[in-house]
Amino acid sequence: MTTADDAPPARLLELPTWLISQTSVHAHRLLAEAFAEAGSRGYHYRLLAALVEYGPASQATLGRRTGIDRSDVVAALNDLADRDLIERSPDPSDRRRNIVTVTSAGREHYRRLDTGLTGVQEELLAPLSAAEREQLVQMLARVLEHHSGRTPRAV
Amino acid sequence: MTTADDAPPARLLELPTWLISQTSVHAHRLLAEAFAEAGSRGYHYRLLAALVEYGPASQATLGRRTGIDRSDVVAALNDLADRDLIERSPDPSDRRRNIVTVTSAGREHYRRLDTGLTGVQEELLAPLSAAEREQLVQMLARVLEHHSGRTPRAV
DNA sequence: CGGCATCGTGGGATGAACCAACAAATGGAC
DNA sequence: GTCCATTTGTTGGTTCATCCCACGATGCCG
Repeated sequence: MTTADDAPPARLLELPTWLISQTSVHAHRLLAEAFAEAGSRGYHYRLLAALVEYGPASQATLGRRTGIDRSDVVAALNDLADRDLIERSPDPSDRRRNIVTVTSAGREHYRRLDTGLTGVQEELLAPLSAAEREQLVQMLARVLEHHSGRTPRAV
Repeated sequence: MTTADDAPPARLLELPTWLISQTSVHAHRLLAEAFAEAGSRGYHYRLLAALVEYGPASQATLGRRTGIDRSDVVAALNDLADRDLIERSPDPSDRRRNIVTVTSAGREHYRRLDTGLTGVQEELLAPLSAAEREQLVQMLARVLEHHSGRTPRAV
């Protein structure tokens, strides 16, 4: 036993990837709490956001927009439909498709989730000034833009 | 179909938590690739790093230092022991404990993983200047410090 | 001595992401 | 117009990281 017995390897603390992962873990925890409070999960929020922003769409399109696998979209939409937050109706012009629509309750629910989300941003970035947050967002966006070749994912 | 058919909800792109999660996903992918190339995973690197930095330790201590659950430490150490990268020996002064030691092959392996890791940082933050990287690290460290109440995790 | 905490270990449980396969339906190429 | 490749919704199953619980063995404190 050389030192404190907890205290992570110092090497990790200088690795951006580690810092980002750790921050992401905290973010996940906060988000999960916020969503759970409203009885939802990240998938639900993302789907609702896509529907609210772009309007009705087929499930496959929703999957593409949100970066969620087709099969997972099915499950999440089932949840949302059970709570009458969305509706599925067959597409008359293409009988393979379901047209998914947000209900007004769905919009309401989305609004609730979204304000919770805004609170989480505040909580996560508490120690940063507004200018710093702005800069952080800008840098991360640049990084993501640069890697936009592959893979979307988790809220 | 209102728009591009892929294209994520714009709301997400302004949420720091989302940007961080996404960046973390990319980091994970790059790290997994780098580690896989050397036939290892994040747990292995973290454990080796703790051993190299702090010297021999019990499994429980390793768990605390790396933030890995005791039971998962067992599995990861089994892997490392199978490849003769670490050794377990009973602690004479406390027969509950195993003293875990890196072998020289282990140190070598750690060095290899670590240079791979350094490359990944470069790759991930490619679009940022040195000054920006420095600032990013500084901001993230500050955020983590602020939330140091609970939960460490994943490389 | 006796109760309580700690250690290594095994056996799950969970949640997010991913992949394979299928039947029904569509859309082109010829 | 008829075939073939593709798309869609859906089921079912896999992987990976994390976390929790229980157990027997051991150590420590009063």
